[in-house]
Amino acid sequence: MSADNDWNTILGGLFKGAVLYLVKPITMDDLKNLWQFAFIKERGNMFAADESIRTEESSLENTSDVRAESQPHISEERQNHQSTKRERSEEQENNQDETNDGSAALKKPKLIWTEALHNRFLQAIEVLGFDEAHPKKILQYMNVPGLKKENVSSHLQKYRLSLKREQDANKKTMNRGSTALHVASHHILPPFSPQERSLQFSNLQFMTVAGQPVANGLVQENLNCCLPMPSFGSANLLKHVDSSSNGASTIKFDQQVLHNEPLASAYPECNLTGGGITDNEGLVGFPQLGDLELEQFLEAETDLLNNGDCGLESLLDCPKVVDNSLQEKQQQEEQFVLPGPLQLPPPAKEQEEADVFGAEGGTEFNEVFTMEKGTGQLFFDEDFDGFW
DNA sequence: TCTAGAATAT
DNA sequence: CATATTCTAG
Repeated sequence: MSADNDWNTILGGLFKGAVLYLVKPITMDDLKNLWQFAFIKERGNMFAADESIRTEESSLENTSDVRAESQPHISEERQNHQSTKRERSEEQENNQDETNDGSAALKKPKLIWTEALHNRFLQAIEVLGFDEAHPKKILQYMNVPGLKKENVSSHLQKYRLSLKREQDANKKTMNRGSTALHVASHHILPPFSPQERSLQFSNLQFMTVAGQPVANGLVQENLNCCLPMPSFGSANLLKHVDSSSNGASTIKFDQQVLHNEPLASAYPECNLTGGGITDNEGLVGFPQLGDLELEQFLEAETDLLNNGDCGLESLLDCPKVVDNSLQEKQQQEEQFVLPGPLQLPPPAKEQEEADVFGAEGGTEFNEVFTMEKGTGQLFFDEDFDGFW
């Protein structure tokens, strides 16, 4: 069981030998279907190894015990008002998100603030001025596809905290002499530090999301709402164990590491577009992927592709690390550069709503886009030589 | 097990 | 928006 519903992680786990991958939170439906394992084992259809069977056996027993015991307990808790608020909201979300049966809650992929991303964040603060640097404006300035206001808020909070911590630390060490003064925190630099400028846009790294580069995160979102989680059918058919592939799904493009690369190339049919996975033959006890959902999925994907104009094309190509050769991928990594920040801080109100992906305000969106296009989409170090 | 860093709730 | 709380990867 894992809360990680990243497709590569799931497949990685299954290929590594997991018989079943349940995405948390599991539902009663999930439990109801566990009997199939006992059944299959009975028929001797499982891959042998006494060891693994025994493990399975016990884990199955455990599961049913848990069900028997904890079910009343859980409902008790809920009556006592105690299920956490997060659980509640997830439940509510599930109602909206179609089938709501055995599939997992769609959790946002975790954003990792790479140095480049953080630098752009710092630049935003610098340009906007510390007092004007609120999440919305920062987000606007940073102009990073897929980045959400919540991400910025959270980061801003942490950033301010670290500043405060640093200040306090400085105050305390003031008396003792200068030795301790230059002990700055690792990646949080003082907002207006002069050295910062030279660091900006050097060593450009890419924003990554746990499991996916950000653009892929976008694709992933669309996948998540339409593809069923792996179920018994697909799970217990996957008997192949590939020890060279691992379940690690963190992609850090800035380090030229593609953990799931071997997996992707070894099993091209299991690519992110879900081709070959939408074939539900053999699924038992889990809903089939309806035509409607498939349609939605295709639409979603097409939409994304058609969106290439907004500067996403380079991003979109990148995550589709499926049929390309490694070399090509590395090339793509190198070309994978964030769109530049908005050149000038938006004049207060004009573009207030100009969210990169804003559903509303299409005109404003286009303005932003046009402006950026006009100034060239990609920025390199040289572009900023004379910038300051 | 603990915590930094991120998401989510208030 | 700021701040508090919770979650979770490492």
